[in-house]
Amino acid sequence: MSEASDIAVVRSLLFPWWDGHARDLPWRFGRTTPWGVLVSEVMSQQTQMSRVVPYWIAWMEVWPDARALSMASSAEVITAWGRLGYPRRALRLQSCARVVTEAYDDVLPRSYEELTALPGIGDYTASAVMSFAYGERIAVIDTNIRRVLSRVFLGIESQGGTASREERELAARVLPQDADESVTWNQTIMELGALVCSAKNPQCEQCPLARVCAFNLAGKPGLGHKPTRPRQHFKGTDRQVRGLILEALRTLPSGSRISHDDVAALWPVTGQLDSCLASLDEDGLIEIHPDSSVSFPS
DNA sequence: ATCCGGCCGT
DNA sequence: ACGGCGGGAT
Repeated sequence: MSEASDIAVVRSLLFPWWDGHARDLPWRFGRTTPWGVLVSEVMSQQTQMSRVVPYWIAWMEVWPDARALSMASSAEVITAWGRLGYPRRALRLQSCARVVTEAYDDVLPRSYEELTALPGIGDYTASAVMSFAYGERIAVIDTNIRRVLSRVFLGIESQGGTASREERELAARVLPQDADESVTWNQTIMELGALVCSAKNPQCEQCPLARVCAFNLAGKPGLGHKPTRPRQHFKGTDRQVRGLILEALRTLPSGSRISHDDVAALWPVTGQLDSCLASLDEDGLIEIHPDSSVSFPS
């Protein structure tokens, strides 16, 4: 599809689809604060929404705002993060809460620059907060949006790696002028990417854009062999070992320690275990005591 | 096996 | 620009 005539057409197809198919996530439709939106976005970094929902609900009940989270202990925060994965995010979120509390008096800043300066908040999350929490007109760029826009308007698969200048310009070009519409646009493109226009197996039969999508009309050239960064395996990696250690601590009564022997029993490769302990310590996710026992940080 | 609403240090 | 960082679902 050649663009411009067509942005309006795409919008007219997209918005009714959003009305009928948007997932009823608890942080949507004005039911939470900007801080609540930020928490949902951080939890969603590299993690599926369906897994996020119960964690977000429980988290916001305990720590409804930045000030509350800023006063929690690291141990509580890491425990509450549970099995969401990438637990450094939990610590960064708490650092973020402390900055918001102290530097901004518990009021989340409303500019992209201030948001990206916060710990754990990069381009995507800052843009998402600006759009979804504050209703500002800004192009949100994530893997879903890159994939959908590239397919619909360019007829090709988006490349892996950092978003190219072309992709950024496309996203800016097709963003509706009206601020409210731009928010719905961002959310709808993302939702379409998550539910219909998936990477490997797009459900074009159910797609509202099937008739106008350049990629579909071109016969989906190159579907499936998009060059992406090779996925890291999980089994046997440091990430698995780190996960085992944290999982062992999480299932203990709060405040207790694990002896070095019990830690050693978690993984047979001693050298790898020790380097993982060191890296967890460095990340602030555990504390190693003089007797070599291990606990969450105090 | 592949993907998932990235961020950060190097 | 690259590699590390969880864990679940399909």
